[in-house]
Amino acid sequence: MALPRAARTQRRTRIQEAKEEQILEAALEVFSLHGFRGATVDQIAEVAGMSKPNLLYYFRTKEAMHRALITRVLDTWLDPLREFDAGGNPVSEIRSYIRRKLEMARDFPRESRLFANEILQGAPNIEDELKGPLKALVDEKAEVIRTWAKAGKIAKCDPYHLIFSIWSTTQHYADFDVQVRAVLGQDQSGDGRFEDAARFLEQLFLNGLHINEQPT
Amino acid sequence: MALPRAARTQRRTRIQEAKEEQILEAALEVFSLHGFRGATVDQIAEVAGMSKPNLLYYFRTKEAMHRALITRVLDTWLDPLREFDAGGNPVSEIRSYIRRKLEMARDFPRESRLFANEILQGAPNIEDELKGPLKALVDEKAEVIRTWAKAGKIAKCDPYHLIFSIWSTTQHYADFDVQVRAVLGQDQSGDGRFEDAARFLEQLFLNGLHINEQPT
DNA sequence: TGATAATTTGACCGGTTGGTAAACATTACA
DNA sequence: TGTAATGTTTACCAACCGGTCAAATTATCA
Repeated sequence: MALPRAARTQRRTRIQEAKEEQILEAALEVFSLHGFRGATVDQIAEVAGMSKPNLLYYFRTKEAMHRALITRVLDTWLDPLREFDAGGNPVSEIRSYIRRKLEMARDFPRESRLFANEILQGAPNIEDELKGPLKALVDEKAEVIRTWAKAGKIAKCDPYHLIFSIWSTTQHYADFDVQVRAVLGQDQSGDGRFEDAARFLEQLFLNGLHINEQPT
Repeated sequence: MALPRAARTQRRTRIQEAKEEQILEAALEVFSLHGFRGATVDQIAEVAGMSKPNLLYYFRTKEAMHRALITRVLDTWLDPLREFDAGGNPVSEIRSYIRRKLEMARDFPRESRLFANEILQGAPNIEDELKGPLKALVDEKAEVIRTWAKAGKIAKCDPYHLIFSIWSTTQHYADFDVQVRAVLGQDQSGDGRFEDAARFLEQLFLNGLHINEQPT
């Protein structure tokens, strides 16, 4: 008798691992473009290059697929913030945080859009994740920023809104890519816009926080 | 014989005007939450308080409804940027642009999400609008900003990325509202976060552009 | 090899989808 | 008022949806 993914207790075979990867890759493609309700299992199966029943052999429901995907993406998505170091100096920490987020927008736009779609549609499936782990992490880093401000290393500001503004400005280049390209024109169809964006955002945030590049 | 909306040449009756308004209001609610493919005509009809065939009497297809909605929203969405005045001084112009965008995020979050959904899903229906009228308007305002920079009124910066960053930071409070609330906690469930955001963003952009509040 | 488990497929199911046809009800107006 | 245009509803359709099933195929390994 066939044992679908969820019922297994033993370790996964090579085929299982490969196929699940293949499916999640296709699911990322489709979910990130159409959202959960707008995506169809048939479409995901087609992109994954397999039949629908075959796909459903590995993930028993559309929702299970989406859940697996969201969990994985949310986790890696927070990595740049986790690296944010309390011991470092504000200039390099904020600068490299912006750079990392911008690199993710450039290299993993589908992951960003998947996440954006989920939030945009009310985050029905990850509200707990947001109020739990995400909030905890942001609270921790906000405290670091507040400490810097109190020590006079950066201008006094609301650390939460600072984080929001870094998120939004960087993710904009993934989520609103179509608009960005339309406005910039086709000359900028390469990756030049990411370098321009990095330059601008560094200027904006470092000056905006009165950081003068002086070694601390 | 009944003449649905698209075939009419005479002026609209009071009933038509009222019903179409009622439908677009419901469509805004549903499309902004689920995107085009995720929304269903039945659902829109239910929110609008009428039967599905009745709704389809005014808008013959789901797509026609969506098109009408997008066109209207896109137009009003650009109003704040249109008000951006070349003759004004940088401080008040940039500050009030941020304020207007933030007010729209607070007062018309559904419109913002509708637009975000559309862009996120590749803007299949409004690419021309983006490359045409939108680009033209942004080009014009970018030139204003560039003039200010050359006159030494603000720091030298890429005007396009400046506009992008104002868009993204302000719209973030509409599009990612669920996340913002989750991170800030329930204490901030009122409108306080918009005032905090306004204060932070003004600080960020005015300092970021080296604008020192001096009257020009 | 052969037998057993894992994988893949085509046919199919009940429910939902966007949209239609035509009968019925209401309004506008001569 | 009458009547023609406008507006609304019930019943319905074919296509598509997520998901199931049993049969067929392939991999595993004693």
